[in-house]
Amino acid sequence: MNPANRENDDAARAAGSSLVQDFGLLIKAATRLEQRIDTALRRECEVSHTMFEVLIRLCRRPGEEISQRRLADDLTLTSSGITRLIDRMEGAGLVRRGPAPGDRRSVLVEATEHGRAVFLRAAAVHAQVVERYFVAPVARADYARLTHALGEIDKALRDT
Amino acid sequence: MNPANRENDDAARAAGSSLVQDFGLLIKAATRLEQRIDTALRRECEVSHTMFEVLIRLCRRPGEEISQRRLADDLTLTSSGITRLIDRMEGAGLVRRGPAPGDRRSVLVEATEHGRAVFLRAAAVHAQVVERYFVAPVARADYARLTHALGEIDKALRDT
DNA sequence: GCTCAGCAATTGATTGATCAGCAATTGAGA
DNA sequence: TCTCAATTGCTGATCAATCAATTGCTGAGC
Repeated sequence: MNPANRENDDAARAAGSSLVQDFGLLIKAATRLEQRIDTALRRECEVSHTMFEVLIRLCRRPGEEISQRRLADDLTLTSSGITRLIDRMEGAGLVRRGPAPGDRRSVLVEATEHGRAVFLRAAAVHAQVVERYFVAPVARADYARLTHALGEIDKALRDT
Repeated sequence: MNPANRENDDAARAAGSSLVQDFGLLIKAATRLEQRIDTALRRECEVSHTMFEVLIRLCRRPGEEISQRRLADDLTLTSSGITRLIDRMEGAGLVRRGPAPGDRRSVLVEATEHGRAVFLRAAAVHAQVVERYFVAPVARADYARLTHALGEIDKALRDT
């Protein structure tokens, strides 16, 4: 067998490997899921999924203030990414920027009254989609294992 | 209790719900995982993760030809997205466009020799990352359930 | 107290996606 | 046979992210 055929063969084996398939599945499922949420949130509440993720963090406690730095780390965004995201959210009246008491480099972000109201509506939409496409398709017993497994993956990723 | 406090309360409960947390975990884990793969592939093989996904499909069989339409559906890209992706891949010498025998609207895409060689190297990098961050963190027994669950999610998404 | 390495946020340029709209092609029904 | 809706791929405009460079501020070492 000549080298070119050998290469084609190896390539076919690699392309068909179940590891490759399974991994593709994870990425594809997550991407579609996020797209679904994003579309629903934009249509019904005029917020992107990313903005929703920011609001989750700002609405955990009334009056909660979080620095842009921390938000960026949390959402896996760069500092410039978070600057522009908060720009848009501020423009939409969802959040407010304020100075950080101990450090004048840092900017604290806080949800406005309007931001909280939008979050409340968005959370209902979010719950609907998640229930339908994430919880329902997974049998009860599998659910716990799934989330545990995802936690382990995430830990492995964060730790490096 | 006045209405504003009630709203804050509801918002806090929604933000803290474990459904919201778990879902966030899935998205975050998948996003980070993809980012990791993408970075590794770009650094070591000068291909994006999306290009890699195209190559997987083109390298399953030697001489395999797939229409742009089918690739777009498979990768959840729009038709313009796939056009530009294939433009770049063609520019990099990874794939070749050709006419579709039965339908003159359609364009068939095929991997070049160089594309196959790059895919082979990329598959090794891919396997390393997947092994480390996807397989290893998940205990043996959990692995099958995880993939099964993901399959169910994906099916639910595709069916609508 | 002074300096200087390092961090937070912002801005400009670039990348890679989307959407809307277009031309060419197809195929099914009047 | 002709017409017309649907489909494929392409192009221009826009959006949201990245990187790189810049500004302002902090804090540790001398």
